[in-house]
Amino acid sequence: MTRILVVDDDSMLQRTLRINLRARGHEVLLASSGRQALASFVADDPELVILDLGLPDLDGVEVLRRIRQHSAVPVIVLSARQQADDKIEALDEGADDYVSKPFDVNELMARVRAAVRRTSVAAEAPETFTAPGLTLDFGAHLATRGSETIHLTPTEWRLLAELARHQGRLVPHEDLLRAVWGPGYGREHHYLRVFANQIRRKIEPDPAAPRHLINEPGLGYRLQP
Amino acid sequence: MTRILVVDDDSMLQRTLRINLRARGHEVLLASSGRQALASFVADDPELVILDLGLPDLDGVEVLRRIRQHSAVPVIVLSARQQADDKIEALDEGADDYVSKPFDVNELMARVRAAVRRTSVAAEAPETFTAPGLTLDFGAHLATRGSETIHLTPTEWRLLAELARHQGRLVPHEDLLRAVWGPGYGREHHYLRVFANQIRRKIEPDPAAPRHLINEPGLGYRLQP
DNA sequence: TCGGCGCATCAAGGAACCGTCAAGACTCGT
DNA sequence: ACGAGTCTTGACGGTTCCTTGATGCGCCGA
Repeated sequence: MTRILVVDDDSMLQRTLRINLRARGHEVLLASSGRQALASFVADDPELVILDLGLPDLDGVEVLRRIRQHSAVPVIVLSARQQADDKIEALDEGADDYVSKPFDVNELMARVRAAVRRTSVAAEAPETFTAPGLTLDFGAHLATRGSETIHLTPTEWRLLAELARHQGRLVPHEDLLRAVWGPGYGREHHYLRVFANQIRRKIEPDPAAPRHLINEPGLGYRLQP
Repeated sequence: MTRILVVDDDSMLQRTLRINLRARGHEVLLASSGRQALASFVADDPELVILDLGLPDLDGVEVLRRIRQHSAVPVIVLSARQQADDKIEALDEGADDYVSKPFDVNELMARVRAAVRRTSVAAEAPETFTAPGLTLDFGAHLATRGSETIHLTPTEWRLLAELARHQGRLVPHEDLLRAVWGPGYGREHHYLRVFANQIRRKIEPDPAAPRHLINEPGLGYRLQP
């Protein structure tokens, strides 16, 4: 179902994960060191990476950083260390999820499932978004408000595309940031405020009382048809 | 609180575990053999299994394997045997935790608590909750009462999600507080009253006579479909 | 009947979050 | 090298949300 690279120097854990992942229909690649991990990453092009931060050679965060230089593949980080610093650092470097050791195997499987689902959803994007008095054609990069055509910048297009993919559903801050600015921007909510403001001034009849680009405080934004 | 199946052929131990688990508010099912265990598992749908590997009929690992064919329920394995092989084999077959006999009862209780907590976190919440005149879509964060869409805050969503996970069953104060505000808020019942009130004003046709968000004095709340 | 307990309700203060403006920094084409 | 367009970053004020205290009601046992 999915090609998953497991990076861990604990052979017991490797075995447990391999069995559990295989049982769920995934193809499993194993690496016991940072170098092996990067080699396998280049050679085998996995669709998901499970990465232990405690590795014999390279630091796990360094491995993550190098992966992120080339790819937006989902990465789930494992760590025995208890410090919250690790978690923050890993997520800032673009980890998609974080699990502390010892962990429940089923919980990890649930997180794998969630990560796979997120990326498979990301594949399909609608070509257009329409609402009374507003159309967005993502294929042609054409936007119209009423009879006027309006100009949107590349970042504005990406943000609107991510919102339009979910058609009126709420999209969390983190998802928007990752989709538009890439992994590693999980906490820069400020970007969203600035661009939401710009977009509203372009697409909303009354930017002060938005009808399409709606914010839910503490959660995210939605694009209302 | 949790429906727990205890599988052991030692009646003394059965008794000890039953008393201790009941004292912590759990519902206890007992089985003395592998066949009984599988029968009870199918019939009673326990939320946690404590499984002794030394059983008169089937091998404990075989019981675990059959359970795992149908369910991801957390299983804590007990064993008198000292070999590490047992442990490896059991964990490979999907056991969540392993305790060697003889064991300290309080330690086992701690592991039960940990297993319950993990799965309550890991369990995937249902995507929607529906009742006549009320729908909650947790994925999209969309709520409607009649034909109106209503706005819920992040904390209100979290509280409703935790209640919806249990579909009409009573959820104790402590569980709600822990799920929404995190561990360490076990006794701040005041939060629940304030937010229950706010939620009722939004989702109930007549907040003074709630039909969905029901309180059970001294116990907790339930969300009625 | 009274007091204690748990719950519902209201209100105020402060914290967290958002919208807005504007000044640099950067990219790209000319 | 210059300028237009775009993105990043900082600052500030307004809004929403959470927390916390105060008060009233109903139930139950003393």
